[in-house]
Amino acid sequence: MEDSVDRHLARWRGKAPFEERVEAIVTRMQTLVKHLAHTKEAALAQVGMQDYEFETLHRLVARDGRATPSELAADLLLSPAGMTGRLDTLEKAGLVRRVRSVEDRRRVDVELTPKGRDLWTDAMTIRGEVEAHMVHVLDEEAQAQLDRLLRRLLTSVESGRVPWDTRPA
Amino acid sequence: MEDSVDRHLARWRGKAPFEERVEAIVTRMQTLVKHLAHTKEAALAQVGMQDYEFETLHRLVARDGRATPSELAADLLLSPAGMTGRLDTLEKAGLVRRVRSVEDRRRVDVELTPKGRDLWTDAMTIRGEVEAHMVHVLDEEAQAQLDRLLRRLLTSVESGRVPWDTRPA
DNA sequence: GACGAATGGTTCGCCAGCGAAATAGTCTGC
DNA sequence: GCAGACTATTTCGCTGGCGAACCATTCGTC
Repeated sequence: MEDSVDRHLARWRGKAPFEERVEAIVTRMQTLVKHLAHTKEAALAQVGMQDYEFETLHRLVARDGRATPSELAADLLLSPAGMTGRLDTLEKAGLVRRVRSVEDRRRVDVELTPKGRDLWTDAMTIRGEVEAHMVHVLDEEAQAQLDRLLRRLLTSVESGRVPWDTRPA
Repeated sequence: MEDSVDRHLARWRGKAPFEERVEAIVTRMQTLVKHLAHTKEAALAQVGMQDYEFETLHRLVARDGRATPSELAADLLLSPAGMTGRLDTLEKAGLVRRVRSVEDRRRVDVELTPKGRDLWTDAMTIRGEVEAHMVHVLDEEAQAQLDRLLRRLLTSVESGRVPWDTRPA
């Protein structure tokens, strides 16, 4: 069996000024993530939700249904402006509520509405199935191994300032 | 050392109707890919290119500098409309040329211009460095292992039609 | 205790990508 | 040959996300 990346790499053999293994890993991760996004998008349509809406609610629930826009933006690697946009739609849909904080009036607390929590619960099952379906191809041990490897990469990425990264921490 | 996903998962402990390992794997992959995108974007700015432009040229070079929009769209998991947009900008920048095919006049051949190839070459180095920098945290053997695992996932994703996927093949 | 720097959010203008419809061209069956 | 199904690409309108500029508020310091 071969996948699309095998074919991609085959086209490069010989004429490529890059490390094949790096290209393979990176391209496979990107492709998997993109596939996952498409599949989840289609699946979440069942409850009339979009992936980005779900992810936002999800992070919010993780923080006990209450967080500031900046916290969420950081969690989701999103720009502040993007976050405002997401919250606007979620608020309009009644899934989320914005409350101006009293002790620091610059801050805003975003809180999940009951409706938001219900919808999240529905979507949660669907999302779980989609993701599990992908990952369960690997047995327990392989999953653990994969996760360990990914974790090593992410730890390094998140700790080390990269020479090319011009953004502030 | 812990990464952001460890923290994310810690917030869930107990109250989560999902498999922790699946969540971990998926979230880590998504986060890594997003980080990579940001970093590459910043790095490629050195040659005044954007990631999506580079990826398009890259696939084009992989096909010996000549391919149809549909082929590229398929490679990049992009909608046909999206592809047209990309090609428009690349053509305007003189990195690519559109040639109406003669034997089938519905088709268009996209070909790399010399300028396009030059720019791709410059960018290639940069991109290579960024990606390698991330992956090289793992030793040879770990990289091979990671790639094998990812490959198993992708093969399965690409072969099996998934029950939720409503899109055509 | 007031002024300037810093902080949390939002607004604005822009751009890439999407889905659906339009356009143009090819193929099939009769 | 020609009507109708099919295929390749583009056009159109819309939406999510971004960076930069912009409030509003709080902090730091003299």
